[in-house]
Amino acid sequence: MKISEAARKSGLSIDTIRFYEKSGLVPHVSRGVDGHRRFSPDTIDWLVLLASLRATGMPMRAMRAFAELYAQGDATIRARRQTLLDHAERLKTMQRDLDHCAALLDKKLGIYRDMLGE
Amino acid sequence: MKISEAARKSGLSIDTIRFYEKSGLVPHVSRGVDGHRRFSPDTIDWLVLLASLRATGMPMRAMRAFAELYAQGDATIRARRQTLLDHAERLKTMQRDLDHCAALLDKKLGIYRDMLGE
DNA sequence: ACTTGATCTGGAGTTGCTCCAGGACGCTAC
DNA sequence: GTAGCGTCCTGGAGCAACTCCAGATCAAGT
Repeated sequence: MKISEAARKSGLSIDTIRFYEKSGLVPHVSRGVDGHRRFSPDTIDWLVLLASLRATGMPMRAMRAFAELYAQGDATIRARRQTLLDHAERLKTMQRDLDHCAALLDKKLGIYRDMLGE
Repeated sequence: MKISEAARKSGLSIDTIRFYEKSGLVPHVSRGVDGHRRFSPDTIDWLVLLASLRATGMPMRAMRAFAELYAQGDATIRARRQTLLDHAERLKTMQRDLDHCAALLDKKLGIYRDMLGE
């Protein structure tokens, strides 16, 4: 399928997909006779995963390292698993940041409520 | 107190504090006779709030708007409350993103476990 | 007097996009 | 058959939010 559909299905923008490919985050993107990119279902899955990793703050360096492992095939599965485990740890930290911020907002909102006498 | 202590207490870096001040996010920073910045306890509180907002992805534009309201005093409390309520909504969205990513990671990790036969 | 440590300023560099100009196809419609 | 769409391409500029650095100042300790 073409890039617009890949963007729709992955939630990444067309520009971001091209940028990621250029940056080595998306291996094995072939071209049609028209010179346009063609995305396989596996590559779409990969883009979906990248979108999720990016939305949760994985740096591009780490995504590139992960992509290089992915491109090398099954021998790298342990390393890839470790990457995902590490990211899962980061998610927990972000979780705590969100909770902490939510608590602070509640506190501030309470102060505003008092000041407004409501 | 001075900038290094402000950095320690707020969790922002010294560079970020200077950058935020230059960008209009930190009103009313006075200077000592030595020309160095002096931070009041209120300003520290403000930096702590900024740090939390930034850690949870509030754009600088929004932080600047919020800072301008803050600088204008109590008449803007309703508007400021609205800003915080809006951000609390964003936190919920980020929460969902995190949960979604965690679920996806679990799924991928399950696949890896199967491939490794463990 | 001299080194150390903290601060200052202005500006360059980095990351991760995002947008745009200019150009090439292919399709429908006149 | 050519005019106008829509989608794609490339290379490069622009932007947000830092981050780092060079070069200068100045107070305090030895």
